[in-house]
Amino acid sequence: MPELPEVETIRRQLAKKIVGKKLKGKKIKAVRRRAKVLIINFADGSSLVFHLKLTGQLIFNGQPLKYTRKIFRFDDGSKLVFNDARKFGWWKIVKNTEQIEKRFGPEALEINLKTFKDCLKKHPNTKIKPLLMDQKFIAGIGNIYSNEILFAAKVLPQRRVKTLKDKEIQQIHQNIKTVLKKAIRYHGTSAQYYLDACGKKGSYINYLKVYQRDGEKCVRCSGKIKRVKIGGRSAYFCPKCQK
DNA sequence: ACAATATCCTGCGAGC
DNA sequence: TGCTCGCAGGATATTG
Repeated sequence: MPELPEVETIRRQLAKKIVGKKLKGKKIKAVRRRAKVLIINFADGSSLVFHLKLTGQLIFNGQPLKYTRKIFRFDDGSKLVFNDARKFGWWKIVKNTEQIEKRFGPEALEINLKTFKDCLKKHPNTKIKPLLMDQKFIAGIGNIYSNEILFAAKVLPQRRVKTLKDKEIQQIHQNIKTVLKKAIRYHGTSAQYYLDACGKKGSYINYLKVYQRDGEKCVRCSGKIKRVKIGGRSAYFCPKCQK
């Protein structure tokens, strides 16, 4: 599922390819990202906005396929193909992105430790994993990376915020950045459907430590990776070395 | 304030 | 082989 690293990968690739081109007569000024939302900015201030949800793909000059929902054509004949097998994704044109952007909390890659701690204080009884996935709390993290971040921080996903020690909060904060940045370097995780804007798979799947690895041996301590439901979502963790 | 559940949709794997 | 069934999941709404 496209999370911050996947959408950021698409954003960077797309920016190189389409900035300066025209779409329906409107010149493209920038390609931006907020949380998991991709924003194509036009010179007149309006924007074309996408959310890929679970199975969305945005492929520059891609071949139209069975699940192609929309093709955007640029003035030079190139095109942007929007595929989405499960139809959860959406796109729309907005006059400005204010309404969309204000729904989200601080960007995961930008939040500083103090702000992170302040945000945590507001949710003392919430379990840490669902909170990391809450876009109003912090923007960009989904199921794959919440699991990977908590593994890296050695914190169990079902821990309640008020039980976290200062050191653990620091570890979570730091690993939000290191995990997401590494995932961007490898163009994200192609677990099922995700493809980048060039139609290629991301290779971070090779670096996943816990996600979809239940039953396997922990790479850190040789414990056995477990999977449980937390907040209706699959949580993967090592019960031995995550505390 | 937080949790649990339903909703949208369809590919996929399991079971028969 | 081919059917049915249940599950997965981001975000949101609703109910507890």
